[in-house]
Parts: sequence; structure tokens; C-alpha cells
Amino acid sequence: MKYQKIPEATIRRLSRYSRCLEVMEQAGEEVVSSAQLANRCMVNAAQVRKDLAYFGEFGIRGVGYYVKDLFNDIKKILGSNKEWRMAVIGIGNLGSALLSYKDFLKQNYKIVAAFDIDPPQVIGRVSEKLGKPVEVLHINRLKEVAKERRIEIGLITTPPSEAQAVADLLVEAEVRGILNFAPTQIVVPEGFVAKDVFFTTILDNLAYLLSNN
Amino acid sequence: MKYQKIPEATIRRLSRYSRCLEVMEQAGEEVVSSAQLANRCMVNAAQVRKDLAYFGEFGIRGVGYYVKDLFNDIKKILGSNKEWRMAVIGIGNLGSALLSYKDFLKQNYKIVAAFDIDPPQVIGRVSEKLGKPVEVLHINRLKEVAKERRIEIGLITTPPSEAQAVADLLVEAEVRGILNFAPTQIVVPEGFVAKDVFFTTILDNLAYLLSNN
DNA sequence: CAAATTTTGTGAAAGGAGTCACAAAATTGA
DNA sequence: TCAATTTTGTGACTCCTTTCACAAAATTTG
Repeated sequence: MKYQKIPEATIRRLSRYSRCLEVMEQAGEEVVSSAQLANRCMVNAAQVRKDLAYFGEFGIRGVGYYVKDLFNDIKKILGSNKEWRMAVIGIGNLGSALLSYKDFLKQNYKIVAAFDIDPPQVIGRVSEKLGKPVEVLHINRLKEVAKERRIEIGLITTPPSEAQAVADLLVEAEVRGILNFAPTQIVVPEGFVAKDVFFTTILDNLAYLLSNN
Repeated sequence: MKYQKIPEATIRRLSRYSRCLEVMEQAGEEVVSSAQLANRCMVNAAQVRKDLAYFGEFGIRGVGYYVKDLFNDIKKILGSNKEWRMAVIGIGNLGSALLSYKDFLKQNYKIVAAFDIDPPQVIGRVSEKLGKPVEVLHINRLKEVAKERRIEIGLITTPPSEAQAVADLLVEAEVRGILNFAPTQIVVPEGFVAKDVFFTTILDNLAYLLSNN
């Protein structure tokens, strides 16, 4: 396992394999071949093996992969075996949706704080749907609370005009991971990671495919 | 402009260029060079020119691109110049969020219908935030209403267990574009387009980057 | 009006990612 | 125990995407 740059596509696929393996494990399946896994995930069998090869040898020749072990190994690779503590900043519609997104969020991603800027009807409101209730706090408490609750990921759901300012606050609070839902590109310093989720890009993509088929 | 398969990455970047150009146009900028545009979008200048070259010649040598014209041309390419009429199926938290997502949705993507299965507290409820109010209807009216309101894109925000069934309904109703937010892979026949938005994949990606830096 | 400057459009080169094909390793069965 | 079978791990190949580099076209300047 000598070092190589790992393609982002590989990481995305690992996440997919992980989802499949979870289902298989729950279904009581014990062993899976690269061909079977590939089938379920709609990819090439060699692709599955190549992706895994970046990180080591997980299979047994002539047999395949032990579902349970592979599932754990992939989670370890992705870092999704640990619990990630997240904060939502901007409690409008999308922020509220995320706060009660139980069905969509895997158990290891926990929202443990929520912030907004002042609207009195929001501050202090409590979301109880996801395990422990989460109280909405004023944004000026971000730094203090981030430390206290060991927050590692911030979800930005403010209007675009505020997104970069919020990102700066998160950086200051040493929250190293940012997922930005506002339709504006976020910039963060070295050592931090920001991903933009552009809703519009996805729709534009769909529109293009619909227009040209 | 002879035919070539256009990479999906190109389409994603065009959407990005489009967003930048919109801002530039509003700022009153009239001309932009590939280098400037590339800078703003964090890509290579040759990349910008190559991407555009798939579709024709839009620039003037020695000058650059007219912001307004290029913006229009790209919208035409993407099919985002026309109005797209959408329906949300599954009015839980995420569905509700989408219904009032004004800030995040561009003007040409309009939600003109909302469906759910039976919960009486939801059916008949009206979302007014986005221009015209949208009443939540029972899912069994999907086919009829889809035709009536000329719906072209369906947004699936049901629990994962129902997602494929809803997709099948949309196919039956000849809604050709599907954006699926449920964490399960959707399959549609030839001639239809389905995109999955896996929230968890994005978070896994972030977790990986945070764990390995 | 011609030389200098700018910037596009594009062929060629470089770099990555995906697929193929097969040796190596494990198992099964006679 | 050994041949047949299965399936992994991986080098080689192919295909696709990005970057480079430069001729061609337009503008600006003296």
C-alpha cells in the first residue's frame, strides 16, 4: 500500500459501497464478491477492486469479501466510523429541515448545535426530533459553544450574502469542516475543508439532460 | 461545431460560469476574458475556452466575451433559459423546506405542485412563500395534475422506502426529470433522467477529507 | 497603416481514471 | 493430494479530461 493520490471519485464510490454493505449486513449476507457489489452499485467489478486496492487488501481470493469486515474497513477509511458533531448556522427553512432530518442523516452525523442571527422567534426555539433537543442560539456564541461541544463540521444555511462571513466565524472557531448550502462559493484557509452544495448546479444539470435527449 | 460527447464536468462548470456571469452582469461589467472568468470560478483559462468550444465560438479574439451575450448563450446551452415546472413529492421537513426555498432556487425553476400520501394535517396545506401559493395534494392525483400543470421535473423527498414507487408514478405520469433526495438509488427507463442527491455521500466525503489532512 | 498587444480557438502533450486480462491465492471436490 | 474452480489484486491498455502552447484574429498605439 504505497502512497498515491486517491481520486475523489473513489471516495464517492466507497461511500456508495458502504451504503450497500450496510443493507447486505442487515440482510444477514456474510460474503460478497466484487462482481456482486459492483452490480448493486452499478459499477465495474474491477473498479471495486481498484478502489479498495488504494487502501490495502481486504478480500480473499476464491472467496470474496466478508461483508461485516469490509463494511467496517470502509467506514474506517472514510472516517465515518467515528461520531461527527455538527452545527447548523442559519435556521431558516433549510436549516430547520436539516435539524429534523433524521431519516436522511446517518447515525454517526449528529447535529449538536444550531445558530441564527437574532430573529427572536427563532432564538431559544428547540428542535427535539433528533434524539436530544437542540436549542437555537445566537450566532455570537458560536466560538464559545463550538469549543464546548467539540463541533467539527458546520452546515451553512444562511442567505448567500452571509455565507462567507459565517465561514470566517467557523474558521475562527476552528471548526475544520464546512458544508455550504448557500449559492455562493466559500473560501477557507489551508487546513480547513469546505464543500459547496449547489442546488442550482444540480438542477441546471438535469435541465441540460432533459433539453438534449 | 461538429458533434462530440460533452463531459458532465463541462456542464457543471458551465453552470458555475453562468452563476459568475450573472453576478458580473448585475455589477454592470460588459466584457470578460477567459482568464478573468477562470479566476473567479477557480479553474484554468484554457478550460473555460475548451468548455465553450464544445458549443461554438462565443468570444472575440483580442477582446474577450460580452458578459450579457455569453450569459444568454450559456443559459441557452444548459436549457436554463426556459421555465422549468416542478413538483415536490413528500411534504416532510425537506419537502417543506424546498417549497419555501426562494433564496436558493433560481427564478426559472418553479415549484407548481406538491404531493403527499394522506397525512391529513398536510393535505390541503398551502405554501405561499414562493409567489403563487401551492396546495399540497394527495399523491393519487399526481398523474392528472402533472399533465394539467405541465410538470417536467419531480423532486422526491419521501422516505427511502417509498422513493422508487414515487419514481415509478412520475414515469407513468411522463415527468421526464427526477431529482431524488431519498438515500436510495432510483432507476428509471430510457428517455427519463434521474439524479440522486446523497446527502450522506457528501458528508462522508467531508469526513474523509477531515480525517486525512 | 503597420507594428505591438491582447486574447481567442484549438491541435498536441500530459495526466488521470476506468477497463481488461491474467497470474496468484484460496477453496472445493474427486 | 491434486486438478478444477472461483475470485482477488494488479500491470498494461484504453479512453477521457485537462493543460500547454501557439497561430489566428481583433484591437490599440504611434
